Amino acid sequence: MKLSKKAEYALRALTCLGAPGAPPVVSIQEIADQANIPKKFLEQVLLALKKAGLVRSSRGKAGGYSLHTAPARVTLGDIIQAVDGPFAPLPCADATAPVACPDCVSLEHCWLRGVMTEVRQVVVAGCDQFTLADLCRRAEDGRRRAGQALMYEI
Amino acid sequence: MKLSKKAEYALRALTCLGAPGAPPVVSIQEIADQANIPKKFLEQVLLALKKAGLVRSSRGKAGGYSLHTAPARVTLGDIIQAVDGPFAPLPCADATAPVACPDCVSLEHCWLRGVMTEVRQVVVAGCDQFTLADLCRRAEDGRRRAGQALMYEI
DNA sequence: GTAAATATCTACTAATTCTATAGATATTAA
DNA sequence: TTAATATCTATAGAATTAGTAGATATTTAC
Repeated sequence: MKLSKKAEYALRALTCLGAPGAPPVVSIQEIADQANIPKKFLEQVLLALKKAGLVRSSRGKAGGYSLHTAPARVTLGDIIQAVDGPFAPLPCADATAPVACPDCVSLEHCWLRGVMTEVRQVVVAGCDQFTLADLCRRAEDGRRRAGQALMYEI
Repeated sequence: MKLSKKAEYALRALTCLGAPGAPPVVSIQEIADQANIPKKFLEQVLLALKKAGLVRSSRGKAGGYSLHTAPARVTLGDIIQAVDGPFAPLPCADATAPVACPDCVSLEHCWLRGVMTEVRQVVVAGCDQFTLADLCRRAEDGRRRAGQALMYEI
């Protein structure tokens, strides 16, 4: 129950791209600088986000990243799962590809499976109540209150 | 978003203690055997559960563990937090002792804090909808369907 | 067509956390 | 006094997460 660095960086990077007044394309280097993220690590994060269809990229000079999906249509859950993989308290409680846990006879007789499936659903619902648009709004708000000093919180 | 082994073992151990027909006191060894848990690891789990007030213990010959709180008054969230520590997606979103994240200026300006606090609340609520009594019922159900063969699922 | 700035890919290293084990000590009942 | 139990502290091993390195491909501008 802890947000991974990957997920945290993904959130910061995306709110960078979705910030009001942000240029249409932003390079990895610029995002890394603005959001205080190790550049090479950010590379991996952005590739995962691209693979999930949340951002698109262009190469070459003046290349970089931009949002691919409208901020109002991307949820917190989408973002976290894009970089950390699907939510699944147990292997047998995975939404799309459930498999029996290492020391379980069968999916059918596992009494924990039903419980954990419901827990997963609640978590997903809880994360999906926030959209990237919300996050950008909140981030902008935070910057305003901090006196525009920071793109990220240091 | 993955259930730890500690938490899984805690659930299995507690459903052992709360199973219909279970003796009033069960030794670590017996729980370990019945629930297929490494004994020395189980020790640590039970100590955490004791510290959290969920079980009590007696030493000496014929000693062991028993439930300390009524199964209907213990939630899944209580159990997980007893062994894994409090739910907190970020240090600043902890319920009782929030502290600023490593690279955050302040609790106040962190735009993620509010979001993660709400997420935590949803997760807690989701986990608290299940009580130990529910879990014991489900476990018993699973055993019945599997033909009484297994105390745990292997 | 060459150079510079960019993304992409593969592999590796370092740090941290999780899981499990070991061995000594304290307590209790018979 | 002995045997069965819980408790405590430390450590080892495994897995995951976080971060780094270096080579390659693509695009734009000159």
